[in-house]
Parts: sequence; structure tokens; C-alpha cells
Amino acid sequence: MPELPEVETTRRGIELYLTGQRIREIVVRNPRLRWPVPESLPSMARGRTVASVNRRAKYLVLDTDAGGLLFHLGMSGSLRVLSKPGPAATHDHVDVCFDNGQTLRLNDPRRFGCLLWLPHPIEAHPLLARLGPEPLGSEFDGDYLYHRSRGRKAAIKNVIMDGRIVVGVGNIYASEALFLAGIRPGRAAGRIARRRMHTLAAAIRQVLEAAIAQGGTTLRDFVSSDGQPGYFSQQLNVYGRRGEPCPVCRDPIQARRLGQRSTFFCARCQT
DNA sequence: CCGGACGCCTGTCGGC
DNA sequence: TGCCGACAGGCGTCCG
Repeated sequence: MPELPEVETTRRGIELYLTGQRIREIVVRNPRLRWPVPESLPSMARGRTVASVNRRAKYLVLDTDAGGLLFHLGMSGSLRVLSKPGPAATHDHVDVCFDNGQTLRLNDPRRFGCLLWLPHPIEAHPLLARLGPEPLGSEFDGDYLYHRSRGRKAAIKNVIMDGRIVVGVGNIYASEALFLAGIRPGRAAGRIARRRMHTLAAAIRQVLEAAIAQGGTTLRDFVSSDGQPGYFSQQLNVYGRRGEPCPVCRDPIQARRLGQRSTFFCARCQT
């Protein structure tokens, strides 16, 4: 589910509630996520105070003086802050309860997400150590994308979705960014000119920033931390629109399978 | 190193 | 109406 804008929307939604709060206890109802929630996690986190709420790629980190709680929302996860937590519903796997009575509740039907306790330095953890730059950071630009793509025969869509190249570009925004840049998703990354890579890097930035500004995309079941759906789905140009007219040229949008993922593009506008 | 396929889960939707 | 297969926003891992 969540791509970078959804995770960032969640981060912004919870940080004001959680920063400075002390963890009273963590209730793990179902530890069987992508990786099992460690049995020791509640005791490691108990009594710690949240110093900051950070995002790296699609990971959320509640950082404390002693280590951090690392969340990933997988395909179907969501986090909500509850001031008066009711009884846990189906797929409410974990509650992080704070001294002030608030509860951070993790719901994840498909259980592709995770919750781990990471000692400092957080970035040294194997899950984070090999990640590429943030797409909204200063390290990521057209020159970087161009250099990292030289010699690669893989489809450009697969390359921009590769977290070792750049993090946070998921299946929806990959199609959307390539549409904005006028580049075919299946084009070999190593054969794209530097100038077009600049256009693509700018398009990735643009689509992610626009989605964050709108509170993320809602498809099926995404809700941000306050329970409100995002509104970006109304602005998708190609994703999920097979057969619909291209918003630019009116040719029907094409759908393909690329790297086992649904891919949408306009055959006339994207070369 | 690279590229491609697989699997982890549950829920939903379209077709018959 | 019910069943069954395909598919869904991620991503680590394995294989050639």
C-alpha cells in the first residue's frame, strides 16, 4: 500500500502526538509480521522517551535515547494514534502505549510490514545500510540517475524502483513519473540520455511532492494516521487507467507487466 | 554484479 | 448466489 508519500503523511500525522512521550508498554497481539516482532522488543522500548519521529525510505523510526522502533507498513499497513483506544480490531497487531494515555496502533492485514528494535546507529542496520538516496534529498538528481544507469539493460521503471538506486519510488509513482517525463517504462535504463534523466529525476520529485501535499494516494484501504483518506488518486494520469484516454493525447492508456508489476503508460506520449 | 522470479499474507473483484 | 483465480501500493532472497 503505502509508498513514500503515504509513509511521510503518516509520519507527519503522528510526530506531534508522539514526540517527547514516554513509552509505558508495548502490546504485541500477533508477532508474525514479515519478520517476527522480537520477544525482547517490549522490554527494550519500555520507559524510553520518543525523541523524534523519522522516515528513511518507507521505514518509520521512533527514535529514543537508547535505540529506535523501526516500522515498515508493507503493502497494507497503517498506523493510527488513538487518544482513547477501543478494543483491538482484526489485524490490529501491535499497540505502543504511552504514559499520557495515547496509543499508537499498527494494523496490517497482509502482514508484509515489520516492527523491530534497532540499536544505534540506526542506519547501520542491514535493512537500511544499503539503501540509495532519498528522492527528495540533494543527492538525487539527473546526473546521479544517469551515472547509476550506465551499462544497465534493465527497464528504467525497474531501476527507479530499486531501493539501492533511489528509495521510496513505488509502483504507482514509478508509472506516474515516467508519464510526466515522457519515457517508456520498458526502455533500457542504460540507453537513456543524460538530459532525459534530468527530466525524469525532476518528475519523480514533482510527483512525490504533489502526492505528499495531497496527503498521499488512496487506493482501496489507505488511511493516514488521523483516519482521513488521501486525495492524490484523483490526480493519477495513468496508473490504473488502462483503456482510458491519455490526458494529453487521448490515445488509450496501455497496461503491461514489468518485473511482475502492473505498469501503465501512453504509447504515443512516452518514448 | 546483474536481471528475473518467487514468496510471504489477506482481501477484493471480475468472470462464470 | 457461490466459487475460483487473478491481482493488489513492498521487498528480501535466491538462482542462473
